Amino acid sequence: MNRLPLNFYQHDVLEIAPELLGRVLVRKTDNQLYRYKITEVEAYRGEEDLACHASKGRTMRTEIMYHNGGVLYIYLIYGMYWMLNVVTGLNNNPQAVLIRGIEGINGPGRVTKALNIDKSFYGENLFFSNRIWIEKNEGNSCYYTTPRIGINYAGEIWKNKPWRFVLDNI
DNA sequence: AGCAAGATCGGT
DNA sequence: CCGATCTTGCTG
Repeated sequence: MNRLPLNFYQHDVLEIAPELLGRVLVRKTDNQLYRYKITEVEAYRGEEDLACHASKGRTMRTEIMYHNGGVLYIYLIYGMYWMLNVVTGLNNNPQAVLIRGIEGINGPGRVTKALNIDKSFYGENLFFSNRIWIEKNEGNSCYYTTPRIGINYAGEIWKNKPWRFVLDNI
């Protein structure tokens, strides 16, 4: 078993987000096994982060972000794109990492389209699932950071946080 | 019950 | 730059 253990995810999202870069996202369907390196992520951190959905408080949608890390937070945006997020941190500490890009596929909407991920993955456990997980991978991940994409509504403080992490191919 | 907006993308 | 498309959370 080469999967990342659950306690890997149960630390602060700002620590985990860059750690996910270069790891292998595996998706298994009846007739396919997809393996992609994670190349781009964003961190969403706590109720005070106005860009994080948890800033609206604990609702049916954000419920899973309040759980222990290692499960998936999935939601639909703009009526057509599923967003794939990995919940991190501990109970009652809502945070998640948005997977924005994998090898050869850029854009969070394209990631879920390529891997056939939808609402049915909400709450999926990355250690116990038989259809999606993340594997360990040796590797120094060089990366750079930028502000997060598409969150201009979040106000000066939060929209400028350098919480987008992009793998650097040197 | 109704409405505005959104962690996007592809086509003009 | 604009339209597609629908869930969510807020307002009344």
